[in-house]
Amino acid sequence: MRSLHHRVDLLRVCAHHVRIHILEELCSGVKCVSDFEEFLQISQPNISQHLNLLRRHGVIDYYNDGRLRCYFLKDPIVPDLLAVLKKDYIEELPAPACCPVTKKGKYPGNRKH
Amino acid sequence: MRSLHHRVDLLRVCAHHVRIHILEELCSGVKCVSDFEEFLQISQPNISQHLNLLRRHGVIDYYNDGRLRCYFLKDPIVPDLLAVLKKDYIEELPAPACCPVTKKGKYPGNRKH
DNA sequence: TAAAAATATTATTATATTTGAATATATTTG
DNA sequence: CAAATATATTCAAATATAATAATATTTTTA
Repeated sequence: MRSLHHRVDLLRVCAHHVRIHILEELCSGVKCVSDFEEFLQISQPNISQHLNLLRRHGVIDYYNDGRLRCYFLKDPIVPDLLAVLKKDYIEELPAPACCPVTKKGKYPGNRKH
Repeated sequence: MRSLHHRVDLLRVCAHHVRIHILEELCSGVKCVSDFEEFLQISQPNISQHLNLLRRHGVIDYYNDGRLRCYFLKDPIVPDLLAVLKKDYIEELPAPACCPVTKKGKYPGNRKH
């Protein structure tokens, strides 16, 4: 299992709208930097910075093809992570049954109060 | 489905070692602030700040029980998200077959170069 | 080989996040 | 009701992250 540090690190790296967008596009295959320019409304250097960050953290990798740099997903968690984020949930988790949110309840632990 | 904004927001809120730890503990049930003090090596005000952040973003909620404040999970995505993060993967995703990482390959899109 | 194309790097500035310290509030108990 | 307990709030300082602007590097092509 990933260490806590590694798990947090992965979340931090993914927690940005540009990088999530990049990862979602990469789920459908290899893309080069200028492909990203087509749908990200940010500067090319900024795209490079985000790609570099993702790569440094082991989330993506690339190969060079002439003057194109082609990026692809490397960490297999990415599709699963994105799938969870897109999953629909009907309801909130129920408040603990013994102690409804609206009234005072008894704390379920072993303290006196 | 959650909006991109909402998905990023959730990741940002979870992407901190203290908050991940809090959420993992909450997966096993209700906890009050002083319970968190037992395993988080940070000050009580700092714990409150993290709890407040999680609550403001709809991830957790609480009920009061006397002078105890009992927190619980609210957003049903949390257990699924944490489960994915803990999942073990044997291998990295393969580099695109047509263009191995170590040699130059052909870009699979429809550009000239 | 010079120009064009694709991408990266660096430094700077702007902004957001995190922590720490001090203090405040609410509830219970003696 | 005063003290103790449990927790929250606020503000400031420290730190991290992000965007911008300017420029550099690499590869291809004319």
